[in-house]
Amino acid sequence: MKKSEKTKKKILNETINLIAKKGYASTSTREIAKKAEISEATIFKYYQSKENLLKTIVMETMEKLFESSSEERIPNVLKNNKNKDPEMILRSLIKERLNFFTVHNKELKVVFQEMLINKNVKNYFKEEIWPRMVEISNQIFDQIKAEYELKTEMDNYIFRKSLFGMLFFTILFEEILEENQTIDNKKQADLVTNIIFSGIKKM
Amino acid sequence: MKKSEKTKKKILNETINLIAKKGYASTSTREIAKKAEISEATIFKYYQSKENLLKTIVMETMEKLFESSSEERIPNVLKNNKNKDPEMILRSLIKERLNFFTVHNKELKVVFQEMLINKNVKNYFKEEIWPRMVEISNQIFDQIKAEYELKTEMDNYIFRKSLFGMLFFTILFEEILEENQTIDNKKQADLVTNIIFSGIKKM
Amino acid sequence: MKKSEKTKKKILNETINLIAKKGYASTSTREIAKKAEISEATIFKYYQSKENLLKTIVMETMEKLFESSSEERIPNVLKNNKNKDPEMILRSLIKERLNFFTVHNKELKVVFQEMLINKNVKNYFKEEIWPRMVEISNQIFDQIKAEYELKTEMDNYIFRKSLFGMLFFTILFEEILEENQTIDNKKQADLVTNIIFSGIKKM
Amino acid sequence: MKKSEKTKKKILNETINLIAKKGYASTSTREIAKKAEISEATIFKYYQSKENLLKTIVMETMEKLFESSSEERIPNVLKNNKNKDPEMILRSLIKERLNFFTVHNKELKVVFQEMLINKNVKNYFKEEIWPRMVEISNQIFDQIKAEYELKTEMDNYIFRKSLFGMLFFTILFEEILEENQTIDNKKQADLVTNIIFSGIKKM
DNA sequence: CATGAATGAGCTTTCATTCAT
DNA sequence: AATGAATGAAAGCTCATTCAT
Repeated sequence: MKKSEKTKKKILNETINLIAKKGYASTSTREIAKKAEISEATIFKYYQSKENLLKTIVMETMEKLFESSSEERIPNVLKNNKNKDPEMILRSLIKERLNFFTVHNKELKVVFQEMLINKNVKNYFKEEIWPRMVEISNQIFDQIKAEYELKTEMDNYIFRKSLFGMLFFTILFEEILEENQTIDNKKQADLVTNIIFSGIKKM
Repeated sequence: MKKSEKTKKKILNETINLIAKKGYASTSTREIAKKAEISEATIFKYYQSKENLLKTIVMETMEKLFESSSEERIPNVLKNNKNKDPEMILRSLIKERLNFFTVHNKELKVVFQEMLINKNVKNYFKEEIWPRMVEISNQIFDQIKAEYELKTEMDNYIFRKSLFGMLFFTILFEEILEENQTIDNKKQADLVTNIIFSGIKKM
Repeated sequence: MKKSEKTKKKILNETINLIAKKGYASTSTREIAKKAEISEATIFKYYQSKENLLKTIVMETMEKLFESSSEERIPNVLKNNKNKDPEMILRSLIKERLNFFTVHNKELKVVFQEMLINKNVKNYFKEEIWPRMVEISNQIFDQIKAEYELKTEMDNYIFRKSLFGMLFFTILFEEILEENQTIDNKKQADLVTNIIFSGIKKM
Repeated sequence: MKKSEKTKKKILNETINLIAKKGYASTSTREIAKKAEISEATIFKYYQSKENLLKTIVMETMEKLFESSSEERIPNVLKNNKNKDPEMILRSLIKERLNFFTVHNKELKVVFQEMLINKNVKNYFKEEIWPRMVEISNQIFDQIKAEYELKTEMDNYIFRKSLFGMLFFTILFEEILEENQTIDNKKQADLVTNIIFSGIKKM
């Protein structure tokens, strides 16, 4: 990697760390520079503005979210399992997502926490990201519906809410609450899938 | 209400509005003063510091969260329904909570969003609030377990996560995503309860 | 005068001094604050931005330039002397203007020097001030033309240029060149008028 | 021209353009580099400092101002016309100067505008340039005085002021005011000379 | 011959806060 | 009961300049 690339990367990493910890507005470029062991001027050389630093983090993270380079990524999981049991597909997907969350924990925290208060991030999410998430959840739901008989009142909307609710909760709160009960992603995926399909009761 | 009480209240309300919208760090005392139509000095007269304004909001909101003045509030719901079907109890509880969320939407957004980035709020939540939430969820879970045979892998932890995940998602994201699908709290409570108990599939 | 008015005035005065000496761009708010013996924050309290400080100086100065409160000011000089010899009128006017330049020397230097390089000042001058100066010069020229037979090639444009050229030169350069030859405004006005009317040669 | 000479020239030209437009203090080396399509470092290689860039422009322009390589330049005009009518000499001189102003318009604007606010430029002008301008104006005035009977109150000082006033006005303000009345330099020279000698009135 | 990478010092501006009235 | 006047400290950002390559 070129020296300048290294510097850019370093700035981005420290920014993610700081924003994840204290929020965008409470993170100063002074602080970022100090942590990255470079001068403030260098930050602005590479990223033009503080706002743009956040934008870069959000966009790069969201691109990764839908990236399908890996065989295991969502669209592939959906395609490669077309004729399999939708419950199994969902199980795989959730596991894959939880893995992704584990790896990109901090960036995702940044995205979701800033989404709540930053107009630009909020709009970007609403317009560019959420529709794609809805689309994917619809695909999954349709596959499930084709296979199983579902509760009459059940629809895409409530399915999405339950699924994403449980997953989001994991990213945003696990770190905060620091419950020492650590479950591996595979087991966690199983549990969520089970609840989605048959609730907490034994069948 | 005395004039000074009115002023205090007005300050608090405008602060909640602003922080809910832009976050604590991006909300200036100047802005609060302007919206509340008082001078900045008055804010400091009543609340001493900006930090203390946030603290007041968080603590008052969290007190309300557990307040049992109303007959319908959680502990009462639990007590008054001791011998009833736990599914029905849960259903009532969820509905009651969703009502509470609807009324105190903004304050709750403030608490949860600042919890993610503000050390003091985070610690306060972790130490004072979360244990009580865990305690309540345990009580409910125990009542359920006493009545029903649950999945072998099911425990307090995963039950809590599923339940709170779906509810938190509602507070934090519904406003952002602005999905025009508006369901009343009663129906929403039914749906969540159903999923908790038997998943999305028809029994 | 109220205390706040005093502070405002002090800021403006020191700003005029500094900008007249070093130019707008080379004058820092730090420096202004120091000279005015107040904090930088106070400058922004009263004038919102550095740009606005300049704007205030330019506009107040230009308003004074056309102000006719005094009986001696231009429009009055013109009106009150309608039937007098135009040469005498011009003489009075030039003297009055030179007096004005003497009193408002620094502000005028600010206006004219910034006009050369500052887009906003330039536009303001071009659109709001210059047309009024042209109008006045036309009035005078017409009165002269009605009385005297002028050179065939002479017109408003070249008259204006000669007159203003000599006067502007006085404001902008006298201080710089510091020629110790100091002539009082009355004598100076006589000389300029004489040249305008009959050149340097004895008739 | 060598490549390095070309680069130097390009830097100087773009600097003149920018300073003429926005002033020295508001022109950044970054901007100059961009316009000249070279790196900022290159500017410093050739000119050592920003200050020195301005100095170079001022000195080169002022040298040109007195340069007598051309037969038509001032000292030659004066020498070659020793026995001619001084009015004609002045006419030729003014025309020659207006031509010079037309060609070197931007550099001259830079010199004169910076003279008003930049200590170094001001001193250089006061000490090196103005005395030579005074000297030349004196020579001319003396030749005129030898030939014509002048107004008793007329002296070098007021002659200089009138002459330079009209000329300076042309350089500094014509561009700003953008009066669409465009007169060629020959006619302009005639008009100024006529006014100097016999004012605006027909003889 | 030219530049990419980096920066210390300075800029304008905003902030939470104080205090006399 | 409320505020006008003021500010020290810190924010984001730009600047002219250096130097190794």
